[in-house]
Amino acid sequence: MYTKSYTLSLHAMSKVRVRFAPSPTGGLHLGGVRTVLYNYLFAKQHSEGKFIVRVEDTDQSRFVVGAEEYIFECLQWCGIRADESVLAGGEYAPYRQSERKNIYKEYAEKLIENNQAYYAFDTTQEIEEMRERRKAEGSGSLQYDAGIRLKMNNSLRLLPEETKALLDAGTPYVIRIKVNPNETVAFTDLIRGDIEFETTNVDDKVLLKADGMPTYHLAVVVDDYLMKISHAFRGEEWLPSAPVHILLWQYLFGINNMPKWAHLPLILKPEGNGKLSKRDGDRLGFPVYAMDWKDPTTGEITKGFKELGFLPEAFLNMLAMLGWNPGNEQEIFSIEELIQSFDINRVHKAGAKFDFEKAKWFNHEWIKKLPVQHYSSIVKQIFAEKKLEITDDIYFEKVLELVKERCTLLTDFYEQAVYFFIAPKHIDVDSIKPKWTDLKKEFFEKYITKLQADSTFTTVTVESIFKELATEMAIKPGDLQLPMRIMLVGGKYGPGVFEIAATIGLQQTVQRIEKALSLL
RNA sequence: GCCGCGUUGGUCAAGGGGUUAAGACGCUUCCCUUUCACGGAAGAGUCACGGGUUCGAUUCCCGUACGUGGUACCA
Repeated sequence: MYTKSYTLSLHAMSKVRVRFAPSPTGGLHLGGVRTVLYNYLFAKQHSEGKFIVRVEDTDQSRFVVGAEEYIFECLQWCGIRADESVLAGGEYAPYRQSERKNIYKEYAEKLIENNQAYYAFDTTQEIEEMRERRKAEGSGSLQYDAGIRLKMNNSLRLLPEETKALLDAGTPYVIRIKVNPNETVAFTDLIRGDIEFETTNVDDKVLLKADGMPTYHLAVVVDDYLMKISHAFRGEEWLPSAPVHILLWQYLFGINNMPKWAHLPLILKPEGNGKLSKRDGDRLGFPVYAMDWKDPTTGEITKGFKELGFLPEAFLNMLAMLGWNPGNEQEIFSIEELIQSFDINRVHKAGAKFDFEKAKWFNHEWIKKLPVQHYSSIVKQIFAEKKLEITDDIYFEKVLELVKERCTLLTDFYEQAVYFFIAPKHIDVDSIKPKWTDLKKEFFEKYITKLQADSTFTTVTVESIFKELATEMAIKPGDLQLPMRIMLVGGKYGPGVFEIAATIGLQQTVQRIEKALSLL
């Protein structure tokens, strides 16, 4: 077991600090992005000091190469830009936990000097045996705490010279916090209000591990102090360990210097129970990562919101509303509007189930709302991936404008717009055939001739010629519009037929009608 | 097991002693459009349960249930 943690300094702006871990296999989870987002909004509002994002993970072998860069990319895609890279240093460098190892050790030893922590030499096996024994006794608590510590192998029970001998012999040890029982630890959470814990229920957590690395508990307190953190936002899963951190602040730096805490509600699975995980996304067919994540060890790719066709504006908007609301009916927010309206006090206490349908709705709204120029280059790339190269940007954007309200994801543009660039491969003639007549055939033949005689070829003329001819031949224009649509686009969808005809031009219109006529 | 946090329609949620209990997503129906979508109108659907406190509880208090998190030399 080995632990390594990373801290990335992201933004030289606020004293608010967010800490989060990527998924155990890498990837930036929805919950992580939301934590960063709330932090960012809050920081922007207060704009004081530094904005630091701390990324941590255990087990070095699993902590993946490239995860730091990946996280930067995700945040940049979201529009949360890094002012300094992880390697650039900054006021409070270094940030990687492995590079701060000595700092933590110093504080751990200071705690021992003050009799607020102690050396423990128990092996994993001994601790397990202790738990088994207590379980057998029917004890409600299985903790390593005041009730049991004097029966264990630690510097509290051992004589000073015994401890020294063990230390000198190089016996592996950990440093544990000494929690005094029968006291109350209280603090105020920005979201939950006053919270109290009985110290009797808090165990003597390991602060410094046998390999000399700190646990999260020590690191978070020491770093927050040293980096002058004023507010700490983190997931609700941290709430149970908050008393350890409060105690550490009391012991080390004084409770008055402690940052303000905000424990954010969890994002839960849409169905069933539990925290949303990567597996749920795979199983239910939606992403849980901001961007595609490729596991460097297995090569497995996990789909991200970006690649699925989400706009960063929509992604952030959706995430912001999952656990927070402004108290009025507004739901669509730009990042600037979020900075204006966000209020940590209005964050919900309860966990929220993730709803992919609603997420898509946000994307749909943003596609409609934004000018196509805003995302045309992304769509262009999507087209390129499907082997459709765009050469005329003006035409391209005109087409996007025409179909944008039919697209929920950016990837939908392809299906909704291909026929503006290439004649449909498959024409749904089966929908025309049942009501097809020679008279209709004659109509289209005459229509082509008339179109070719017209020099303007605008939506208006294409339509008026169509209707005049229909009236002349005593056919209801409505009976002809659907066939015409299918001839031009291949199926029953798309914007107005005459608009499509005018857009693709005379030559294409004629060609497609002729092609379809030959199939009927 | 023990400890913490939570609970308003299927989902996100407003409201916080007296309300016809907002709104959004999704669903259904209709209108618009002789396509699809957009847009518009309507509809179904809710205060977890049991006790208090109160003239009156969805709202306050206590229990219970349920959910969720923690209970690691993971974060």
